[in-house]
Amino acid sequence: MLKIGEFARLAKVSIKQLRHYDELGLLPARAVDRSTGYRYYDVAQLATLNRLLIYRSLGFSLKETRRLLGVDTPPNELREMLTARRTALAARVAIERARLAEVEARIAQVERDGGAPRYEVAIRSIEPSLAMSLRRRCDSYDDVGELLRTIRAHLPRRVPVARYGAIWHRCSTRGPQIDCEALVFLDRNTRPAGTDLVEIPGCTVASVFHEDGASDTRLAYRAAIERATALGYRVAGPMRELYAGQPAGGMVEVQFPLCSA
Amino acid sequence: MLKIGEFARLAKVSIKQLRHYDELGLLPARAVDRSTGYRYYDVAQLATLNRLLIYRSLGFSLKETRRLLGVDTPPNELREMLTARRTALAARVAIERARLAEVEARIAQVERDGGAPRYEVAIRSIEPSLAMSLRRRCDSYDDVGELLRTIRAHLPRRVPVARYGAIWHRCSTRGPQIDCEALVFLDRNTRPAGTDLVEIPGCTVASVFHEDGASDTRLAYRAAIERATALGYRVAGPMRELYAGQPAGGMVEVQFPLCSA
DNA sequence: CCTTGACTCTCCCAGCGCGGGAGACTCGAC
DNA sequence: GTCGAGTCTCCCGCGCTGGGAGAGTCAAGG
Repeated sequence: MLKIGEFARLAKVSIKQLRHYDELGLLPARAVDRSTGYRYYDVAQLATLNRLLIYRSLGFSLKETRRLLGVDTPPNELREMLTARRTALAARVAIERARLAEVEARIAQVERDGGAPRYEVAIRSIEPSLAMSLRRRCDSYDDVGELLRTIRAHLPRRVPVARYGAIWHRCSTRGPQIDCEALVFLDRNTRPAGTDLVEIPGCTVASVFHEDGASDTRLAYRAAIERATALGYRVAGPMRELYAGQPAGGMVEVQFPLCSA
Repeated sequence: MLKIGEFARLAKVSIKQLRHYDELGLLPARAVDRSTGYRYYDVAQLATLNRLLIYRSLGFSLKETRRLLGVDTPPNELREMLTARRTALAARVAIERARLAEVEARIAQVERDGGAPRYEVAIRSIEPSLAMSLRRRCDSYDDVGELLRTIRAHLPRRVPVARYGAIWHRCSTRGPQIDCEALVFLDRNTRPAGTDLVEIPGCTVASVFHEDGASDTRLAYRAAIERATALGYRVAGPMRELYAGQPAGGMVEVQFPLCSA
């Protein structure tokens, strides 16, 4: 019989951990002195502890590990837990790899520009949403405000607006005519009897913020597109804008729908 | 000015998070009503929050994020933090991939054998350690006990033994003669004036436990080697054994030094 | 037998990044 | 004025330990 310290030293595990595993019933001490509370372990328990540590190192929680350590785990339950773990791990790996790519893109950017970026680009996925839509050819980007007010006027006053936005189906870079779809986003649950409700599908976007009326918005667009390309995406749809609060005068979030290139 | 709820809705962030960021000084509310405690936010803060969320999504802690959000982070500090993050992320990815490979190997094993494995194999890295050594040709595996006792006898009694072990430089599978190096491991700090102290280098091993004197130890060896090969390693050195507590009669940990194949 | 130093016990606090909930206010529309 | 929705603060919880306090215990040497 070994005292906890010796057992811990043999197993290269902290005493704290052993006590914790004992409390949780994961690896109960073989014997506990009633009067002193001293825990005593058996060398044979090294094998159990070894199993425990293996499961832990696979990423199982202590609760799951306890189940796996149970006297006889039916094979199908074991397999289920393993496949669940595989799924979770695969997801984690994908996430961490994406993060790593993001960080590397940022390092490259800092080394190129010698400082923090002027515009912060985020790649993220957008939930599908519900909106009232009004699409027109315009001569100026400012016309979107008028379109938004028009939509709003058609809406019962008590219906709350979640967000104002627009999709620029064609921008002035491709000709004199601008093709603008003004969007008034509504809450998912409030679905008024308005006729032209549009379901805006979710997607992955490159997103960047700028102040409404800023002069160098082109820089923001370029930053977003460059970052997206650097991360292996390509632009897969018309640019969108989301306005914070009021239809004009505030922060604008620009989004470029993406798909993996 | 927006109340916290509206700001949270715009940013698709929980109110709890905003309050938390406020408390930590990460994203202080633009104004707080003295009498009611209500927090008020500015749409321009959406950009800051955006940056905050980006740093978070790169895996920075809130504390690091606060530093990164500071008014003017010097470029070299930014780069340092990014490269540190890259290192950490790369390590994480490597770990998670190794775990995933482990889990997949186990799934394959369960599907092949239809149940939990007889022997649990762990791949782990071993710290370098200090030992007294005695190497001999033996006729039987049991001779190691005698060797260990010999070493122990040469040692001052008050020097504590950390562990007993052996390296089998040649096993009986390769001929009648066994080449055994008995090892008495000592604590790093207690370094007596004994002459033949050996530094056992650290390495990665496939490790498996069995009871001393078990009949099917071959199965354990095979399990360890198969698992190691399945994970892309190959055996790179002579088999080692570590004895728990007494030199004989107890748990034996068998280790196969590995290198990536 | 007593001392001494190493060991062990239990209990509490800390950290991360929030979420949940209680109980008390406050806002804004009708 | 009233009501419901919003907001406040405070506390607990999660998972897995690590650190430390304060008390008790073991084993070896004098």
